[in-house]
Amino acid sequence: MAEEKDDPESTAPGGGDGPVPAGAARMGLTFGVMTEIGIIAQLSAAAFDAAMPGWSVAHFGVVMHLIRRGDGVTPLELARAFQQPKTTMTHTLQVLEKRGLITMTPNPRDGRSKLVHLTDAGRAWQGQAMAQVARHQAALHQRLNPGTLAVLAPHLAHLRAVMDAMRDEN
Amino acid sequence: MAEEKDDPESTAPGGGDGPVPAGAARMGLTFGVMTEIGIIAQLSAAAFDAAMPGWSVAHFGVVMHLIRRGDGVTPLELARAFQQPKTTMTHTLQVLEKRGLITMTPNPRDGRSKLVHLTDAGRAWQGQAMAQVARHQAALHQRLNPGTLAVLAPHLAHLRAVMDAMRDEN
DNA sequence: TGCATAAAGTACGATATCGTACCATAAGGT
DNA sequence: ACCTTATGGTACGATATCGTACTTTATGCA
Repeated sequence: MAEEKDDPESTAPGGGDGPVPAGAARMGLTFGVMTEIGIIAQLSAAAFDAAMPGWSVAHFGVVMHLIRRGDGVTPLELARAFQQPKTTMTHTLQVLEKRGLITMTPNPRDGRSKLVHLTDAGRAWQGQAMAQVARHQAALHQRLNPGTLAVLAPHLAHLRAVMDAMRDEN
Repeated sequence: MAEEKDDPESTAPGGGDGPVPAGAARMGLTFGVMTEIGIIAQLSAAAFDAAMPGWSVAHFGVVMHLIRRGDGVTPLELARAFQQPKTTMTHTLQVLEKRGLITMTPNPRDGRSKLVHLTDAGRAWQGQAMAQVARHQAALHQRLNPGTLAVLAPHLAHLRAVMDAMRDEN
């Protein structure tokens, strides 16, 4: 998916828009936010692909998760962490296993399940990918107005949490 | 792509994080923001698919763009508006044309090019899709802390503009 | 005018995403 | 123990994404 781009209107966030918007204005606001989020996700994926050709943010996300949260999780846990269908995670893990970054072993606690572990090659790859991403992020941070990310982080977390909850409710 | 989910830590944005972060902290912040953005894009696409089965946000985005910015644009302009490769846009437009929402006619100003126009069916479809999306967005808005979207919008636009610029620089 | 180069669009192939159907195993009730 | 139902994972097929290569037409320059 991807989204559109409004008139170039500078690169600095303006002040507030006044009181709480309603009706069509609220609609446009929500649509605009989703629009920006879609394109930023697209740009982010493209940037990662440029920095690590042949690998995608899906690979990076899984490996990062294993590093940060620890090894030995099930494919389903990973799928849930990423809000992805389990079939998508199956495919991603098959690629990572084929390329030697992870191993999939039977889960001793559940005969239907498996456990995902990082290999040494996986940890090495994570180090390289991390370095590339950090380099890119430093350049990004340098160009952003200070505080942009600090402001975005909590509000995005909130938005994500609410959307998660709505999805669970069907 | 998709990303991970931190501990449920409530759904309300906390206060500021103090002064400007540096080094590893800044890295984690950037990664976290991209992480949230990835998953929100995913949730958004899934929600649209649930509301309009058989259609994707890519279709919706193009049709919305034609409604809001006007007809008679070229495929390349659309691709650029969405930051997508032109081959992806070609495919999306072929689907929309096959399903009767748009027409592609030769561009009288440029023999290599085409012009994309909405059909009546396209406008009708947009109305229905818009209604579904508005319904969903109203529910979302109701659950969000007031002001969340108003705060996010300008900062996301800024982030997107900076990333756009970095991409153009290669 | 003629020719080199650039640009718009598409065909094609590789890979990613994800829904449906399926198999294997668990879990819960009798 | 048996049987129903639920769950973890995968195979498969349909579609989406997007890079490479190509065709057609513009554009710039000699």
